[in-house]
Amino acid sequence: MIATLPLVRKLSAFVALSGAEIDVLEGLRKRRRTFVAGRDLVHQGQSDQAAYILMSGWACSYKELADGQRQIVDFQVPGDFLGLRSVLLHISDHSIEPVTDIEVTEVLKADLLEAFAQTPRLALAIFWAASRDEAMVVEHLVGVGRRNAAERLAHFLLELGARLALIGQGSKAGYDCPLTQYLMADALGLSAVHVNRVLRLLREADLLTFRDGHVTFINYDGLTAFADFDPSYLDHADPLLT
Amino acid sequence: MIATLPLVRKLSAFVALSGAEIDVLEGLRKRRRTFVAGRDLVHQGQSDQAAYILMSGWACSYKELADGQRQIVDFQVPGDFLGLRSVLLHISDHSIEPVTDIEVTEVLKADLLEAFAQTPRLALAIFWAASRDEAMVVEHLVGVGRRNAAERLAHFLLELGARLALIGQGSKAGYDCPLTQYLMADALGLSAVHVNRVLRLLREADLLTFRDGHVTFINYDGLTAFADFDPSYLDHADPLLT
DNA sequence: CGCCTAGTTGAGGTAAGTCAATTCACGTGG
DNA sequence: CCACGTGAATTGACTTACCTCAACTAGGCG
Repeated sequence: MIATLPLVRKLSAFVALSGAEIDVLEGLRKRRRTFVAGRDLVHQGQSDQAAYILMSGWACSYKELADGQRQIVDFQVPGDFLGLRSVLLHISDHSIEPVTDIEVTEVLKADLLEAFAQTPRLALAIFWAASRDEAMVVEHLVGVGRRNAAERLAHFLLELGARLALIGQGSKAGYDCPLTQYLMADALGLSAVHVNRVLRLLREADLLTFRDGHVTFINYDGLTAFADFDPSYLDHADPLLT
Repeated sequence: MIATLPLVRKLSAFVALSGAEIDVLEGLRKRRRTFVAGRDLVHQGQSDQAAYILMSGWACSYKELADGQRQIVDFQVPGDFLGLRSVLLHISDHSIEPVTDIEVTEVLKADLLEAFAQTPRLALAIFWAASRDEAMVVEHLVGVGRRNAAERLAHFLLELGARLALIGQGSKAGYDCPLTQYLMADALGLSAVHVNRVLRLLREADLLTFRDGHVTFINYDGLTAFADFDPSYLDHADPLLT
């Protein structure tokens, strides 16, 4: 029970799930698997019949270009799905790599579709989660397209904080963050060197620190204003179902 | 019948729709409406009960930043949905603006959900279309994050061409394109001035021309190689249903 | 002990931005 | 019919945000 908490907590922000619905969610948990950091879980172009629910650890989804560069599309934290879209589409257009060692539970396509038929509210909750993921990608695009490096990084770290707060692993004070500057650079469309400089800048402006795997917000409101961070695309504060 | 062709044509690339299913699709066409270029259809933060199917003309979805800049997330061409996500989410996180005068048919949320229950294959086809939209946003993010201006613009024009070809309005020779350099700049995260320079560059490299509202591919294969354009994220060549 | 990865900082280069001027097509009203 | 205004495209001159290359430090681990 404890183990599924992140996902249930997250979905509960959208829909008030009944005990029966939570049971169906529990029933999905087929096979527990672990993967080590750095070795791809899913590779671009691969077709797959399963998705995963991330139980612990962090992962990232990314696309590689022909010249070897890569763009990280999103990071996944506990409670997030991995490869949900590939189940619907039967083919994956991106790769997924564990950032840390991770634990996942495998969800078979057939079980997922059956659960949808069985409990429509659960299906709706999961489509909501998928839509929220898409909204995050859109916001990510806005940042990379139109924000400068400092605003972009600040916005990114604020979004992560808000997501982690939703599953009880972060607050306005800060959170533990296993990302390296290289990973953030690949996500933000910057060089690792520049990420480093910008972190210094944010530190010297007394907005936040990021040291030893921990993000500390020194001036949360100031940071929010600086990054023009409006979390409404994450909250879905007024869900259809209550 | 003729009028819905773009959408039916597009969905047929994913699922072979039966006559009955096409009829349901036809039944969705409630109210025909027109909007003039430049006046927002949906505004950021608005909540809405309807989505639209674009019948003719072009539109774009975008987000605005506090400082007045904007990032265009995607353009919509005939056969595309407008605001599909907002129906599921009950609130829109972005704005939609007609690029040209457009004709749409309004689809009410209730009708859409009923059609889904009635014909699951149609629902699947529409979820596919939504997933394809998401895959396009992801590819867009990759371009803005990691491609230089010339590759980005070339990739963008190739993608548009492939999308238009799917609805019979484009080919490897070229297509009519009502976009201004300002619109493309807002989509690609560039300045309009630089878009202009890069268009010249592509013209001087004998790859394409864009003049008087028409894109002409001079060297399609060369352009594809130059932009590292792999359309697999659009095609879904191997759909689940046949 | 030495290698490897992550982080840090400096120097110099470049892709793309900003500002500005010009042209052209167009519509509109006197 | 012409004067005028407006929006789009084009080009030049100059600026800048971020990149690349390179050197150095510090921690972790075989």
